[in-house]
Amino acid sequence: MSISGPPASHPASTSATTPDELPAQYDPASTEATIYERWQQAGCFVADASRSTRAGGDRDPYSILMPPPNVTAILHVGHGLNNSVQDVLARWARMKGRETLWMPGTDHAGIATQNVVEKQLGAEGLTRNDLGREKFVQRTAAFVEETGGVILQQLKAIGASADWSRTAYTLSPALSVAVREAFVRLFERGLIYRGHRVIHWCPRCLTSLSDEEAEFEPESGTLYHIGYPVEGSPDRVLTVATTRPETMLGDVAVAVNPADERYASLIGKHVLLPILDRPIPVVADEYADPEFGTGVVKITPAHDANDFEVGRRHDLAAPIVIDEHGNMNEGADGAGRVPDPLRGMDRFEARKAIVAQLEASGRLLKKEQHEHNVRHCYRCHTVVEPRLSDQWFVRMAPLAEPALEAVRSGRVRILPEKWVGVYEHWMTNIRDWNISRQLWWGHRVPVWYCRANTHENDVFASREDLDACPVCGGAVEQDPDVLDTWFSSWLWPISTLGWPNEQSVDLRAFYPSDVLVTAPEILFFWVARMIMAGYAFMGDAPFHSVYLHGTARDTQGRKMSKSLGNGIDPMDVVQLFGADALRYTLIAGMGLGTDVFLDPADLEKTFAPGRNFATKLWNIGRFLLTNVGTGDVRRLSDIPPASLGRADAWILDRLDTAIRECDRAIGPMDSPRGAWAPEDRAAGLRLNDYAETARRFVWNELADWYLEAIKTRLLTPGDDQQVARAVLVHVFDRALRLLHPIVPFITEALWQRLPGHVDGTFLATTEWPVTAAGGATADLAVQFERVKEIVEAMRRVRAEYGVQPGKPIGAIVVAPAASRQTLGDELPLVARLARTTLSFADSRPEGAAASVILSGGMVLIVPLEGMIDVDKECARLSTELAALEKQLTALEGRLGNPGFVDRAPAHVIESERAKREEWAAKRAMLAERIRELCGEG
RNA sequence: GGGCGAAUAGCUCAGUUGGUUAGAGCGCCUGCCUUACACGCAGGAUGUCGGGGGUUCGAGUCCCUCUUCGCCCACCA
Repeated sequence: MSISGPPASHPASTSATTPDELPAQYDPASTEATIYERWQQAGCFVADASRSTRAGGDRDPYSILMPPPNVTAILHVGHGLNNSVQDVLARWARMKGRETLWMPGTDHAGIATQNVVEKQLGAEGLTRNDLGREKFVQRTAAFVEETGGVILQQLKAIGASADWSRTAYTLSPALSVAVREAFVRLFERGLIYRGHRVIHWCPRCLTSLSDEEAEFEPESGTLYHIGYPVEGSPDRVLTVATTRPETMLGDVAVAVNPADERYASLIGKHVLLPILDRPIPVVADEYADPEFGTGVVKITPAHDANDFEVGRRHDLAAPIVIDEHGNMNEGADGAGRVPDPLRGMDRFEARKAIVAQLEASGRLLKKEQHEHNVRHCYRCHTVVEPRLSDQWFVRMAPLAEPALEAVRSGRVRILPEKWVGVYEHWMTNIRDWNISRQLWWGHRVPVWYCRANTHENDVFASREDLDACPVCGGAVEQDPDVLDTWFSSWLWPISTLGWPNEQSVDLRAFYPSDVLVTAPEILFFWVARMIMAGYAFMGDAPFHSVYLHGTARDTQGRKMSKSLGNGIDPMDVVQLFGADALRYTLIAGMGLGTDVFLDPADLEKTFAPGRNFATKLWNIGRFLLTNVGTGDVRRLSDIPPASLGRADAWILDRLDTAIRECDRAIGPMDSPRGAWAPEDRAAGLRLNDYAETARRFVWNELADWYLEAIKTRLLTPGDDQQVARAVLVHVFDRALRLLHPIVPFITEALWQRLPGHVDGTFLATTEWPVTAAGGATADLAVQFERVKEIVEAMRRVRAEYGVQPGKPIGAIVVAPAASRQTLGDELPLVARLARTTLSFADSRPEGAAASVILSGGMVLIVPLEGMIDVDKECARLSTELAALEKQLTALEGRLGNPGFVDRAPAHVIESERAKREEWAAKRAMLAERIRELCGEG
C-alpha cells in the first residue's frame, strides 16, 4: 500500500487525547467526514498495480468491481446494501494484506438517461428531433456532466473504500475504445450479425429491446374468438382465438396442426379474413397446438415473433400494419390492409374499433376473460410491440459454452447456490442478444455501409471511423443505431482495467477479479454476460465468486421503490445516526441471499441495532481511556503468561474464538487451486454471522464480563494493574480490527486514540487479527467459566426469589477442596458481580435455602430465611430431578442400544458418555440436597 | 406451462456429511438510573421443526406424498 506521508494536520490525534476530551456522546456527523478525508489524503484506498504479485510485486491482489450505478442515479438503500457488502470485503482484504482494488464507476445508462433528457425537452415543448442528433447528445452529455456522479459522493459518505483515482465511466473515451474493439472482434469472428426479424419494440422509447429488457407483467385481458369463413363453404367458419384482434389486419394465413384431424381437410384451402375480406391460406404447422383454444391460430408474421417463424417456413409475406408509434398504419407489404377509419389510430383504440366491427358483423363468436403475461418496457412500462425490423444480434451459444462450463467446473461459484440452477438453465437455452437500440445516447454501432451498391461486400465494422468505402472508395454512412447499454457493461471487468491494451499493468495486476457483488435481478443482464465476455476476450472468467444479495423491503415485504414511496434515503440515515449505524444494521440484518426488512416510517427503530452498537463501542472506548489513559501501556507480548489472571486468560481465549469464527464466517478469500472444490463452493460470505460474532464478542464477552471483572484491578496500582491494562488495550485493539470492515468510522476514531497509537497509521491499513498460538492458559480460562457460572446462578436466585437489589446475602458454595483452592481468591470478584457475600464451605446449612447444582461438584446454597417456602423449594428440586432422570434414562437407553454403540461415530459416543457421567453426578447431588432440605420423605 | 427453492419461537432467520436437552437476533415480560453506556444492566417466558407416510438403533436433517408460499424461465395465440 502506497501511503503518502501523513496529512499536515490531524485534528483528532495532534491534540492530546485526554480522557476528558472524549465526548460522552459519539457524534458521527463530525467524525466521519474528517476520517474519510484523512483516509483519502493518506491514499489508503489507492491500489498499486506494481505491488501485485501478478505484475512482479510482493502482494497477492484482491479486486472487486463495483456494479456501476446509473450516472444520474441518486443513492437508494439498495445501493447502500450492495456497496456496504463490497466495502466489508474490500476493507477485510486490505487488512489481510492484499493489494486491494475496489474499482468504482458509473454507467451511462443509455435508455434511462435518454428518457430523462427527453422528458426535460418535453417540458420545453420539444422533442429530440427538434434538436437533432448532435445537439441532443451534447445536451445529454452536459446533463450528465452537471448532475452525474452525485452517487459517487454519496458512496463516500457511507464509507466506501473504492479507489476513486480510477473512477470509470462506460461512455468515457477509454471505455469506448473497448466497446468498439469488442464489437469488431465479434463481428470478425462471425458472432455479430444483422438480422431481419420480429423484436421487442417500445413504441414510447422508439427503440428495440432485448428479451431481458422486455419484462413480463401479468395482465387481465380478453381472448376473442373470431370466425374466419371458409372460402367456398359459406356455412363453415374456422374459429381463431386471439388476445390482439388489431393484428388481424396483418394476417396472412391461419395455421392448424398437421396431426389435427378436425382440420385436415381444410389444409391448402383458404379462409376469408374478416373486415378485409381477403382470402388467406390454411397452412399446417406444428406451432398450432390442438389443445389450446380451437386449435386454429392466426398468423401475423410482422407482429408476432412466432408467427414470423411460421411465415418463414411457409414462405408467406409479412405485411406491416402497425407503425413504430404503435398506431395502425400500413408499412412494407401492408398496402391496402389498414382501412381508412382505422388509419393512424392507436393500437388499443383500434382493438376496440375492430372488436365493435366484428361484433356488428357477427364474426365475434365469443369473448372470455384471459389472464396472461404481457411484455412491458423495463424503463417506461409501456406495452411492448413485436415489430419486424433489422437489428444487430450477438450469437450467444458459442459464448455461453465456456461460461456455463466455468460454473459447472467450479471456476466460478454463485452464492447462494440456488441460483446455479437458474444460471445453467438460462445458459443452456440462451437466445441471441439484440444489441442495437434506436437511440442516440450511447456507443454508436461501429458499422458503415457503402452506398454505391456496386459490389458485394458493403458492410464494414471498423475500429476507426470510416469516411470512404474500403472497397470502392465511395461514400459510406454509419449505422444510426447505438449499442445496448449492457454491451458496454459486460466489458466492465476488462475495460476498466485497460483492455484492449493487453500490456496494461492494471489488467495484468488485477484481472481476474475476486468477488462480484450484485442483486439477482441482473444475473442475466450483466453477470452471465460478463463471464461470457471474460472468456471471449481474456480467456478466463472475470471473477471466482458471485455474491447475490437480497432486496431491501418494507415491513409489509414490499420491495422498496420510488414509485411506491416506501424507500429509505441512506443519506437521511447517515445524517441521523451515522454511516456505521446504517452499515451495521444492513450487514447484520442480511443473511446470505435473504432480504432485509426495514421500516421507512420509523428510522429510529429500524437502525437502532447499528446506532446502539456504535454507542456501546464508544462507551467501551471511554471506559478504557478514563481507566487506562493515554500513557504507556505494556504490550501483551511483554506480559509473562504466568502473571495473567483468570479473566485475562478467559478473554484472550474468547478473542481467539471470535477471530476464528469471524474468519470462518467470511470464508476463504479465493479458491486455492483456481477452482472451487465442491465442499468449498458454499463456504463463507456469511457477513451477518461475521457481524454477529464480532458483536457478541465485544458486547457480551468483553463489555459484559471482562470489563466488569477487571474494574477493581484497574483501580489498584501495582503490577496486576499493568497486566489488566495491557490485556484490555490488546483485546480492544483486536476487537476494533475485527469490526473495522463493518463499522469503519467509529473503529478508526477509537483506534487512533488507543494508547501507543503511532501518528499517521490507520486502522484501515492495519493487519487483520490472528489467533495466538497459545492454549497454555486454557485451565485458567475454564476456571473463569466457573466463576461466571456461580455469578449467573446467584443472579438467577436473586431474580427468582425477588431479593431486593440492595439486600446483601451470605451465599455459600459447597465445593470440593480443589475448587476451593483454585477459586478461593476470586470470591471478592464473585461477591461484587453477584452483589452478595460469598464463602466456601463443606457443610450444608440448616434451614430454608435455595440450591443450585453447578458444574465441578459445586453446589450453591443461598440462605433465604423467611423468603422461601421449604415445601415449594423441595417441589422445585424434585421437578428438576425428575426431568434430569428422564433425560438420563433416555441417554442410558441410547448408550445401551447395540445399534447405537456399533454404528455411531466415536466422538458422538464419547461425548454421550461424558454427558452421562456429568448428569449422573448432578443427579446424585440433587438427590442429596433434596434429602438434606426436605428429609427422606 | 417448465424449472428451482422454501416452510423451524410473535417476527427475520441459523441449524455443515442423520447423533447432546433444536439455537441466534429482534420483539415480549419482570426487576434495576449498580460512577463507560437507560442508545444501558440483570433475569425470564416462548417451538407436536407445515400435514401424512416411509427408511434407520436414531430424522428438523434422507425418500415419497399432500398443502401453502416464493423465485426464475417460457412462443399457448
